[in-house]
Amino acid sequence: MSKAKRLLDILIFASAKRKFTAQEIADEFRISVRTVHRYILDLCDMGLPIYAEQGRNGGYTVLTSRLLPPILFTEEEAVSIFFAFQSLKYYRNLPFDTEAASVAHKLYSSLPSEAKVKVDKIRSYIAFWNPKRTLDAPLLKDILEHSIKNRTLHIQYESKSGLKTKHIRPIGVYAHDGLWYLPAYDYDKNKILLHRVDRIHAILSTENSEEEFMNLEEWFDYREIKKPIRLHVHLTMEGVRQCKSVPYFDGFVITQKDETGYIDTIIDEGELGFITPLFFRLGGHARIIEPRELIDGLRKQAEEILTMYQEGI
Amino acid sequence: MSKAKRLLDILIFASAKRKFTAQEIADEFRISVRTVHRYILDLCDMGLPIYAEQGRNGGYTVLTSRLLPPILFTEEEAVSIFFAFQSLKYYRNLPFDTEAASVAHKLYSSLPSEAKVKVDKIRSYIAFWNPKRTLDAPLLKDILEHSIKNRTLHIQYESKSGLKTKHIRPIGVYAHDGLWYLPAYDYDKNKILLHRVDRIHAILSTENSEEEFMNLEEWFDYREIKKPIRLHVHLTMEGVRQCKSVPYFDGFVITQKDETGYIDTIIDEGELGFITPLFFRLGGHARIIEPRELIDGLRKQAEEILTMYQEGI
DNA sequence: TTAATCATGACATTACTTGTCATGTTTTAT
DNA sequence: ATAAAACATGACAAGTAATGTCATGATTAA
Repeated sequence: MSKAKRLLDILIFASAKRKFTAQEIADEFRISVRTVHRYILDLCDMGLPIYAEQGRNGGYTVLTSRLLPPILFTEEEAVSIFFAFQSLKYYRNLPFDTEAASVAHKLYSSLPSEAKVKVDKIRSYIAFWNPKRTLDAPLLKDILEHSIKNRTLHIQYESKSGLKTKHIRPIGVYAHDGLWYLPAYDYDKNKILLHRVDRIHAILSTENSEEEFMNLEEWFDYREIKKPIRLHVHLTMEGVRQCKSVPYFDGFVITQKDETGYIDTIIDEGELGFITPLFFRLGGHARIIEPRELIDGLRKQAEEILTMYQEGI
Repeated sequence: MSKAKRLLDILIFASAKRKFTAQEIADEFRISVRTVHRYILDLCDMGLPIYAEQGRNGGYTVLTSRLLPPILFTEEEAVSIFFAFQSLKYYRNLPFDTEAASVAHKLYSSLPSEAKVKVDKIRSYIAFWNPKRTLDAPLLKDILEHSIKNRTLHIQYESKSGLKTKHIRPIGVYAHDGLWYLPAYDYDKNKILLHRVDRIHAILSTENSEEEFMNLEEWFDYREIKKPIRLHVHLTMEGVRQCKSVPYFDGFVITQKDETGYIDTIIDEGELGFITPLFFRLGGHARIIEPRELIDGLRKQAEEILTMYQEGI
């Protein structure tokens, strides 16, 4: 066994063990204690943070968590990691913020100068924009941890009607448009509800549950239409163009030869409230054939607006 | 110089040089050719992809791009890299896709099994959701490259009025809500315009420009209000709550003692078209005091809706 | 006080590395 | 066809590094 190989093996073993004596390493690797002392010096030269305690109950303690064997990355691969970190730039208080910072530092230091320039350019020329939020989600890390660990929670949640206590089983967390969401099974309502993580004020208690429940990935795959309703809309050419810009409609738009189009699909009735303002914006470019409820909703809102600002003159 | 150190130095040198003879390495490092041959064998054992050509004009060729010195990461640091890659999951055809895949593979292979389980859980329990887009942006990579390289472009762009040719200076690219955007200086319009990358059909030509222009980061910092207009709105308690959920309004909302609130700020007139439908959705929960234009725009839209669906009865 | 630990130097022994020389193979240029 | 330039690899002497043993000293806890 070459010295370099053994040195790395001792490094991995030591970083996993955290606290050990030279005799333990000697036994593990069938070498003398004197050689262990020498290897410890070599590991210090390598930069491993380690301190020694002399005397009875003495030994060595490693101040870093478990290390991996060193990996050879190409420069381009390192740049791809910075690219990925750039996508997190518009988030605050993420899990792994500290670790990401230290990765970035280690990687950046190891780059030759042309590659450093390239990374700096990536940072300046590309962004994954999200709204800068004043709302914080300090419990995000804990929520994620509890989801992964299959725990049920009692939380304090700020709903429309004020602060209430809920008993939930979290499924996972996802970010969208600068906010974090937690789909969770609500034990009182007996259904999966969506929560905003910034509206969770406290985790009152947690219980372990051996029972596995669906995770976020499965939840995304599980698309439920509870109360089907037909959405049928005629679109002008401009209507087609605008609908293709709206994520919700994009997959539904059928374009015709003369570049007008239509939507004819089945959606869930619960989504009508969400798409009403979308049709307000589209105006004459989208003529709703069905459902009647959507037309009525639009007319009701329009009447409210006219009433409200009629008096304002 | 220890053998391990020299071996790494030769690895870095070789990966940068790509094609070389044993004599060149011998000259560079002041060692014999026979020793070079042995080091090459050691590098092969390390996994460096390298092949040899015998005969006149022979030598060695390395099949990988420039390598970095090996870095020691902790397990948690590796997990943070996977976390960052998870944030890219809802994008397609990104720059560095290939490299990211190979990083992920290298890292995952180096993990002990408990850490592999943790990474798998992160992948299953957290998402950075974006709408799944049917629109592709195959030119994204090129656009980013040209931005970084300070080039001006002639592009074919699909606008409202059809396909047209534009002469632009790209500033950078950013992603928002599943789409990629390119702010660029338009030489014909003499102003910075926002373009959708999926609507760029072709890059007709590029020219190098020595002159540095603002980059994306600077553009984001440079907030321009061209035509100031006052936005003054009274909000009910529910209006406060809903406005705080809208990124645009979030920073403007002032909450009062009785939990109603108001917005009183200066915005750019060009943004009125964007916020009109937001007020449609708010309805009676937000009463617009100013500007008059916004009230008029709302009333006009409302009248159009009522006219349109009156005839539909 | 004793035992268990780290710290380090000295030196003999062992192991590994290097360079020189030799033999063989492959390719290209003349 | 021959020569030159390259890789491929073995053998062996010489040089260098690593290891283990032994010794001395310091520090802590029981």
